[in-house]
Amino acid sequence: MSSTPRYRAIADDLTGKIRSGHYRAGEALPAQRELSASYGVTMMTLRQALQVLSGEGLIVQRAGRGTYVTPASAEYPLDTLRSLGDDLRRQGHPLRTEVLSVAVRRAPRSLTRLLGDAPAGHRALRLVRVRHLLGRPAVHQISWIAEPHASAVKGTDFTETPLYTALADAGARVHRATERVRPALLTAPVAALLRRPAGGPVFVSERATYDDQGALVVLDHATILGELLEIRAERKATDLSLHWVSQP
Amino acid sequence: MSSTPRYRAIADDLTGKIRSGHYRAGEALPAQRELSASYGVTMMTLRQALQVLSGEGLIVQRAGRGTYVTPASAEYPLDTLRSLGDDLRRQGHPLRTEVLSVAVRRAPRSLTRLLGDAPAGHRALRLVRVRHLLGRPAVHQISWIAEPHASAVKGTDFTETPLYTALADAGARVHRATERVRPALLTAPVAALLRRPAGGPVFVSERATYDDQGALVVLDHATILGELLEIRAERKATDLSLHWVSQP
DNA sequence: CTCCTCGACTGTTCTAGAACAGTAACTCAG
DNA sequence: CTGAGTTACTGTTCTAGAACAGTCGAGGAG
Repeated sequence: MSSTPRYRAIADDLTGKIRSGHYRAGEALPAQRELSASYGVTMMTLRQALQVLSGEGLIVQRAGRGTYVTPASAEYPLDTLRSLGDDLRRQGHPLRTEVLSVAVRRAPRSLTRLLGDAPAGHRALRLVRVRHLLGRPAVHQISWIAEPHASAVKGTDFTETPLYTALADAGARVHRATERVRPALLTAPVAALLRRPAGGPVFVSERATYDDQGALVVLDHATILGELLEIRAERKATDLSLHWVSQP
Repeated sequence: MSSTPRYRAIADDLTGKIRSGHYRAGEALPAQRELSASYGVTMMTLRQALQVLSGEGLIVQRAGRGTYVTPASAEYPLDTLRSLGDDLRRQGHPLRTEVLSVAVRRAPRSLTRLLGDAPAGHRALRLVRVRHLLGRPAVHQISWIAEPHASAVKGTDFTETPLYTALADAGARVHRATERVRPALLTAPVAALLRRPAGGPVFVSERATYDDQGALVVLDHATILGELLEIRAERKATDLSLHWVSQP
């Protein structure tokens, strides 16, 4: 039996719908009476769920008007949203990017699932890179860039231009990202590309990056050698920063 | 007719009583049933008032125990500084803690190095636990608690009481932490404790937690099975949250 | 003396419904 | 054409009660 209270399950479901773009920034949610009916709960329970979202800044409620997904904020410095490359450059580590391939391909399920309304045969730009740290291959990275951003950046020389810089130059407003990191063993194909023996400990990271309309921009899949990199989290009561650092 | 909602009037009244010392830090408020009767409102309305206080950090509510004025040590909500246990409890996953040993020992170099002025032979409390997730051992954790906190908490039953709760109850003001996470292969000794074959992918986390004077409180070393747990990072311009989630 | 069970407390979740307050659009009268 | 009133929506507050889940202490049994 799930021990998740119903109000929390509803909050999680609505959060997922907002984050996936089902409800976009600035858009009104269905009326609370309608939502409570569709989830089969009372107004009290539904409103408790909405309290959670409101507390997390995802929605705003206006008496007499409606419930809205929090409008997109103004453009902001990406201080807390930092890529691996930025973290390492900031630490003075030379990072070289080797581009293995750039091609428009049929989008994988992992991408179309996040796009929601993507039609069959949907295409995206697939970018495969190896990042070299201190002269050694350290990270294998596959990025899928969704349309319309794919068309906008596909002519870019990614050995010289970071992907997110190209996206910003093309007008993409990166707003938020979710990232999942788990440990794994280095597989043989990627081991060959990184010139390491298979079976060693690695991080596997999957990151989905969204624009201010809640639409997916990039899906990144990276394999990161554990012997060269670690995650360093520094937390205070008012702040949490998370970044990659090279192992000594 | 006053336009202040009753729940807000009750929240204001209780806030005034807390701030005036009528209810002191650490003291239990009357039971919620009793408060609702004395204010002449339903439990729902009373609890809505308490939500306001809880959101402002003035009270903490403990299911089955009572409602307490927030102890003086918790001067700020530690929303962003969250332990593995908190993350998993919040997701409704049953987490059981097995305590393998609690003993005062000579502090290891990794601890005395962070203590700065520690004399030779410095002692600390060494706590060894295994966390069980969904009935399976998932995390092996060694915590070194520095003095004076070691003496303050050494009699605690850590199967029932989270370490950081015991520290807070003993007056430790946790202020910030640094954590390093890297991937590794499960070693044989820890594999035996977690009842897994050695060599599988794990996270290894080392976290140093400091008080508001900048003195080290706890040094944690954890080995986390990668097949059961992953790191989920969610980033926005205004916020970064980092938490552990169990693998599906 | 120790351990387990049960009861009495606590907080938490949820149902069901009614009424109040805010907003906006539409209609009608002047 | 304009303004006021009305209606139909919205969110918000509150009542009343039941049941679930957590905690702790007391008492009894082994």
